[in-house]
Amino acid sequence: MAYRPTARTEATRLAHRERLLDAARQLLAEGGYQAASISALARRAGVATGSVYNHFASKQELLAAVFRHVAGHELDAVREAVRARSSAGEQLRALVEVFSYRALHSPRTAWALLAEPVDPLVEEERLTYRRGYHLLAETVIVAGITSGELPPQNAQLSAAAVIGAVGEALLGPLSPVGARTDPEPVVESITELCLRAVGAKSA
Amino acid sequence: MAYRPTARTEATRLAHRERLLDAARQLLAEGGYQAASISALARRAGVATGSVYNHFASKQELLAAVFRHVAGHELDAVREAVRARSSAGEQLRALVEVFSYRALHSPRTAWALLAEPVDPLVEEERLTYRRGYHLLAETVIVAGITSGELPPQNAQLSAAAVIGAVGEALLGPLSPVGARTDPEPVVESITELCLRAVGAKSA
DNA sequence: CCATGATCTGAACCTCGATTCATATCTTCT
DNA sequence: AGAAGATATGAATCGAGGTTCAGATCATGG
Repeated sequence: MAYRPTARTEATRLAHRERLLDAARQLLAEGGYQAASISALARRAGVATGSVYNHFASKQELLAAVFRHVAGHELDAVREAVRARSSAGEQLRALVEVFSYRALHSPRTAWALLAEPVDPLVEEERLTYRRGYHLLAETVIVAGITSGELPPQNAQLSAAAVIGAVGEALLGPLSPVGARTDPEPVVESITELCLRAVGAKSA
Repeated sequence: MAYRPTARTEATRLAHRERLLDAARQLLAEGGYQAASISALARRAGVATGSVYNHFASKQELLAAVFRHVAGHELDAVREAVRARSSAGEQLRALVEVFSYRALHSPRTAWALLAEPVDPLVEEERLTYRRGYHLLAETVIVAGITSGELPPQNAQLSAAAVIGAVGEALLGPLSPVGARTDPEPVVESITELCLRAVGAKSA
């Protein structure tokens, strides 16, 4: 015998995989899922179409990986912002604001993550991350109820509703045909509404 | 010359079209868009696959027509319920309740209308109907603000948020894997939350 | 009952992009 | 250097399902 993969080749492999993911991220940010065909992807990453399959079993898996990567990044950012606050009101405000500002900053990507039609396997990732946001919001709300800062309520439902409210309110400004508007008043209005919804005093 | 379509043939034609739409409605309610292939559709309607194209220019158009039909029916029901009330609070309550109860009553169809991935042409219908709900809610909210029943707010945004909140809160119970739960407390919670969100006193 | 035109039929066709695979290139170890 | 395993290449293949179309069937008016 005479060849076993080593750290160096492993690194190259990783780098190639990363370049593919990066190319997919770019294409997604530019033209959504439709733009992320295998051939375009390979061209962008500077590899042959067949090479894609050395790293991912199928297109769906690749897209799912990209989704996981990007969505995970977003969720982490929101989580971090929430963690940095203490009162339920401030935490919810941070959640809504960070989510909204980031989405409005990368509208095409946000649209792809939030609403654009996708293959079932990717849709599953979407649901997973949506659940992640639900859970985050739920945790905040439960803590708020416990501390007496928020009135008693079905925290799970309220959490889903808050996430839904933010998502839908953003969809207008986000949608591919949406007009560019000043984010600040939009985000401020959404935030206030969400705080009212869960019974937090906004001011 | 010797043949011109007449009332009778026109009726047959209409009936066939209706049967196709009905078959599509059934398939949609059973297995979503995936189940609504042309061949399955034709089989269900008792016609040949080619005949479908005597009534619809393409599959997308057929699906769009079905969507329009079903979604229009839903929107009408909600509109009617809203029209039957006078105060903004009662109207909003009716909107949320009727929307929710109907959705929970036909979960698979509601899922198809609300969230299931679709072709762009149908997606457009979805946006149209979503806008219809937004508009309905916005009208109610504006009236409420004018009459002083609701505090000043960005009515358009609030409307979108309310619709989003209801949709997302329902998605859990609706989703194909969602567990069957008693609708009443769910709907009641969503309603209260929405009323709080727009600043209506709930009790 | 025939001519005419509309509608129906369903197997064949087509399209488009994901996937494959024979071949070439590259990496490591002796 | 040479063997052997791993990875890259990209043109060829394949499949699924929407769409077409030549012929069959049917309704109408003369």
